[in-house]
Parts: sequence; C-alpha cells; structure tokens
Amino acid sequence: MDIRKNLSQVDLFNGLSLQQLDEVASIVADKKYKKGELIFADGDDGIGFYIVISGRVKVYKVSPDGKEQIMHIFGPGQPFAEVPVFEGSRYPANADAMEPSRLFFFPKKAFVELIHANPSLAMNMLASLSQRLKQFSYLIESLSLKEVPGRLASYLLYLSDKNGSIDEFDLDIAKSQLASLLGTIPETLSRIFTKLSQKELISINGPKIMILDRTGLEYLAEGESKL
Amino acid sequence: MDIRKNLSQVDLFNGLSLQQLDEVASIVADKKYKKGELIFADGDDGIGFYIVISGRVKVYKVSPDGKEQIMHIFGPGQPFAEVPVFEGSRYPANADAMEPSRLFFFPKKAFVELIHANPSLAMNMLASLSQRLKQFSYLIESLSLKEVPGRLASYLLYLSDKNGSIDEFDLDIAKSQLASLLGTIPETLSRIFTKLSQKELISINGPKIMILDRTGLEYLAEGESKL
DNA sequence: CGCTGCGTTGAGCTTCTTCAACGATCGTGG
DNA sequence: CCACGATCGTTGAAGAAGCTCAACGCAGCG
Repeated sequence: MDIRKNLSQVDLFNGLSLQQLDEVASIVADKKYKKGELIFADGDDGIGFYIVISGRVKVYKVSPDGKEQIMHIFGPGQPFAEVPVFEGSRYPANADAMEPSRLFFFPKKAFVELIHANPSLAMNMLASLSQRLKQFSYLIESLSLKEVPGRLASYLLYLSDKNGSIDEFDLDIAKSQLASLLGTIPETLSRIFTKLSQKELISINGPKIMILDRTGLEYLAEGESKL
Repeated sequence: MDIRKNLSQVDLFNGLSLQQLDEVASIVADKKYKKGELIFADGDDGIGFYIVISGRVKVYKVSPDGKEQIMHIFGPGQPFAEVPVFEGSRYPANADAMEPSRLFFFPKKAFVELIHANPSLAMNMLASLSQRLKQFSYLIESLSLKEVPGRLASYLLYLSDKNGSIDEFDLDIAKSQLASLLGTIPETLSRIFTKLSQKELISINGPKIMILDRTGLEYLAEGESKL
C-alpha cells in the first residue's frame, strides 16, 4: 500500500515490522497543501503532528510589526510539530507549505498509544526531538553570538556540504526566505552577499553560488574574522 | 534510601513504582560541584545526562571573542544534557554549576535500557524534551524578534509570575548573568534598567524589583511599544 | 586595608534596520 | 504577442540599537 511504502522510508519508523508499519499507517491522514498555504498557526490547538512526504514546510514565528523568523525548514521524511503531542496542547509557532506539499498527519491520541506499545518507536522519537534540540541550540548560538556575515558563511558551507562538498551550487530557497532564516532582512542580506563577493570569498549570480575561498568563509563562520 | 527519595520527587520519574525507582537508583552516580565548576564542555563526549538535586546549573555557549549566551538555567528536579543520550555523542554546549550543587548522573547505556523497559519513562522523557524545545523556540523568538527592553520586560513578568504574580521580588541571578541570558552585555542591560525605571515601569534597588506599571511592561514584552 | 568582582556611566563607533526608489523577472489576461 | 502588475532583489541615505573601551563607585572578603 502506498502509505506504508512511504512510511517505510521515514527514519522515525526505522526498525518497525511490516505489521507495526500497518498499525501506524492505519492512523495516518494523507493531506495536500498548496504553495504558501497555512498548515497551522501559532497558538492553534495541537491535535497531532506531521511528516513531510513531498514538498517543503517552514515553521516560523512573526513579530507584531511583521518580521518573520524561520525556525526550521522541513523536507521529505522529516516529522514536525511534535511538541504539543507530548507537552502542552498548542502549537508554539506557525507552519506554511513553501511548495505544493503532501503531508501525513498523525492524530495525537492514536500516536501516543502506538508509542506505548513500541519502545523502538519511542527511541526514534527521542532521537528526533534531540536532533531538533541540537539544531535549535545552533540557531540560538548563531543569532546571539555571530554577526550576519558569519551566519551567512555558515549557511553557505552547510549547503556546500549537503551537495557533496562541492564549490558550486544553487541556493535552495529564495533570498528573502534565507534572510528570514538567518534572522535578518533582505536588504541586509543583499549587502552582505555583495561584500562577500567583493572580498572574493564567493561569486554569485542569481541563485548560483561559487565558493572561491573556503578557508576565508570558515574563519568568518567561526566568528574569527570580520568583513 | 536517600537516592530513591530524591528520585521520587523528579517529574521525569512520575508514575514509576518503587521497584522501578530502585532500578533507576541503581544506575545513579551522586556528584557534587563547587560554585563556578565546569560540569562538561562543548564538544565533550556525552556519556550520560544529569538531574539537578540541589543548586543551579547554567548551560551556555561562548563565542571566540568571549561573549557568553546562556541557553537555559536548570534548578532542582530538572534533567539536562539529554541530547547526546539519544542522538549523536557530544554535548552541544558547556555546563557550569552556578552555586554549590548536587547532581545525579545517569550513564547513557544503562538509562537507555531502562527506557526500553518503561514506556512511561519514555513518555516522561518525551514530555521533557518537548518542553525544552518550546523554551528554545521562545528564546529564538526573543533573540530574533524582540529588542533588549522587550526581552527584559518578558523576563521580569516571568519572574513575577513565578513568585505568585506579586509586584515585588528579587532577581534570581546576578545582573551580568541576566545579560547573558537575554543575549546582551551588562552595560546595555544596566542602561535599560535605568530607562525602565525613568519611565516608571519599574523601580529598582540592587536586586530588588518593583513592578509599577504591569500593563506597560506587557506591551513592551509583546513588542507593541518602545521605550 | 586593599583587592577583586559587579554594576554603572559616558563617548564613540559598528552593525543593522528603515524608508524609498528602481530594475528585472515572471505569470496572467487582454 | 504584448502589456501589466506583482514579486523579488538591489542600492542609497539616514537613523536607531547595541557594542566597545574606559573610568569609576561600591560591597564583600581575605
């Protein structure tokens, strides 16, 4: 069955038998979202969590004057919005589909019962939350201890790694969204791209990035040098 | 036994039988730390996690030029450093005792076995990690979307709540530490205390705080007004 | 009694944001 | 096929917020 096949490729369900996967599949709601569509809002009642099957989802907060901070971008195979399943009852942020996306929704109560019955599912979920915690630590460190050029340098190095440590690649999100992910605004990001390019650390052409001086970027990312 | 009695008051072990508590107690290492003593450093091999029995512990990151960001302060009953137990192998931050502290240490491997055998322990741990995740979300939002006066206002309201929503209370940490918790430096924090006081939102005398205009503070905390 | 750590204050500067304008690209409808 | 508007990205000028560096008061403690 299609749902079970998709579930079998999700890390969270690693180590489950076919029968267990069927139990999981039986509680899934298969949902589709258009690009830009709201999945849930900050403060909504959290009736379950999601896993991205295709597309991408951003989880973010917004300030009263409209500035947006992206907390995390989730791609295929990744679960999100688990918090209200285990603690409290409300989603602590907003979530939007960044592209047309297919999501599996897991209702809170049914999923908790599955966890009780499946220690390895519990362990997988603990690993997943721990990883998220680590990513959040990194974001906090980045926002508080690095300046924007350092954050951008880190992101570019991360993207390069993700593409197999090559020096030429494309940005995976729009620059305005990248600004929001790095805790700044498009104008500032644009100026810093220009500076990185002037100092010949990178070259840039639309979404195409080329790393010219990896060591220089690494120093920037570690906060050990300035522009 | 002393260890079991202490464990029984920890939320993480809620719902465990006396026998189960004894199993948990059997893997505990009882540790003492002096004020200011390092518990572990960023990047150290994570061989287990801790629960604070008495005293207080700060978990923090440091930038190359020495600026410190406190991620969280843990008090009695609270577990910390669980991440490397479930995902990866290294502590993602530093931890210091802020006061003379007694901690229980739980070795990774033995604890994971306990979790496998105790679904309710797994659920409690999931709840604990979820709560931490929520707190980190809040810190990210605070650092990225609020200015320092807003962060301070939030913290003062939080302290007031913790003391039973009264208007007069003492800061629970040194101002230099509060600066680090709010993502700023002592000089800036000091100037903002002065401003809040000039605008008659609070009055301040050493560590003694009095809230004079709660509504005004709430507006500040929500980012809907400026100083 | 003097040292040390903490907190405060001032002056100057860096970084980032705000506000405004403008060019390029893209999809839509005429 | 072209025209239009919308979105996105870039650039400039000005201003705000916060940081750095330096000096100094004060309290606690050896």
